[in-house]
Amino acid sequence: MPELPEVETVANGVHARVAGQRIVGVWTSGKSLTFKSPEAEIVETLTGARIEKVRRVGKTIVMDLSRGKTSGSQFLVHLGMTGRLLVSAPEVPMPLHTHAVLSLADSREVRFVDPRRFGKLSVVKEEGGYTGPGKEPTTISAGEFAKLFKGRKLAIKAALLNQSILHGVGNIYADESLFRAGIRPRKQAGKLTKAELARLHPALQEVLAKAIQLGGSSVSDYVDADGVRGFFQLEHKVYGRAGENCKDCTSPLKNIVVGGRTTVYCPKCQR
DNA sequence: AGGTTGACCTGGACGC
DNA sequence: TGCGTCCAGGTCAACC
Repeated sequence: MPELPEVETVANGVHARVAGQRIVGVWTSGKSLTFKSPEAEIVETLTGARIEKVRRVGKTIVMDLSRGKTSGSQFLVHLGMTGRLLVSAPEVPMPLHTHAVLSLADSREVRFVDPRRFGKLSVVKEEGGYTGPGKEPTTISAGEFAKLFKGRKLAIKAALLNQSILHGVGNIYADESLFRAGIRPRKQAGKLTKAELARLHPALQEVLAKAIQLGGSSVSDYVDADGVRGFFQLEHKVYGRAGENCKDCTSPLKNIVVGGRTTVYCPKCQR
């Protein structure tokens, strides 16, 4: 499901609803894959903690926790492909594939639901906290951005998807930013010209900003903390449009595989 | 070390 | 209606 704009929408929505709340109880499903930290450690860290802040780092939702005067623990939620983080009244029926429930002091519940179980829950306690695997794409400068790709032999699309380089960009926004910058997805990252890098940096930041503004892209089942869909899918120029005509030049969009992911581009607009 | 591929899951869409 | 196949917003371990 979720790339940077969707994760940010969810994190902001959950923050607005639960910041300042105390977690009074935690239930976990015990299913495989979902738990990156031991479940007992997650339950112990969360139970009795106060949620100070909910925010996004890369594609991860970070809950900053405190207990008494001590702070520093964080609950990390990665949504994988199909994960949802919902804030519900307790009487709302529990969705299928619910893997964790945090009961709040006011009786509402934060529910983690994930049919495919590619999502991950964990807790971190280190000082400094979670900073993510790569650079933040929404604030990186043009100069820093250009440096990331120097000498890289992999395709620019694969580089954009690599979370240890830039974190937060996924398949939709990689394709959409490359289209807007007029760059072939298979071009070697290290061979981008100065002009291409100077187009890609703002193209990526504009696409992400616009998508955040519209609440993300709802391709199939993505919803925010209230169960509301986003609207950026209406702005997609290439993602999900293979075989259809380019909105800019009317030639048919091509479908290829780059870095193991379906990739759609316009052979005429992207040279 | 950098780069590529397949495995991990469920469910929805499509073809026969 | 039902069954098989393919595909999906993401990682990661295991391989070159």
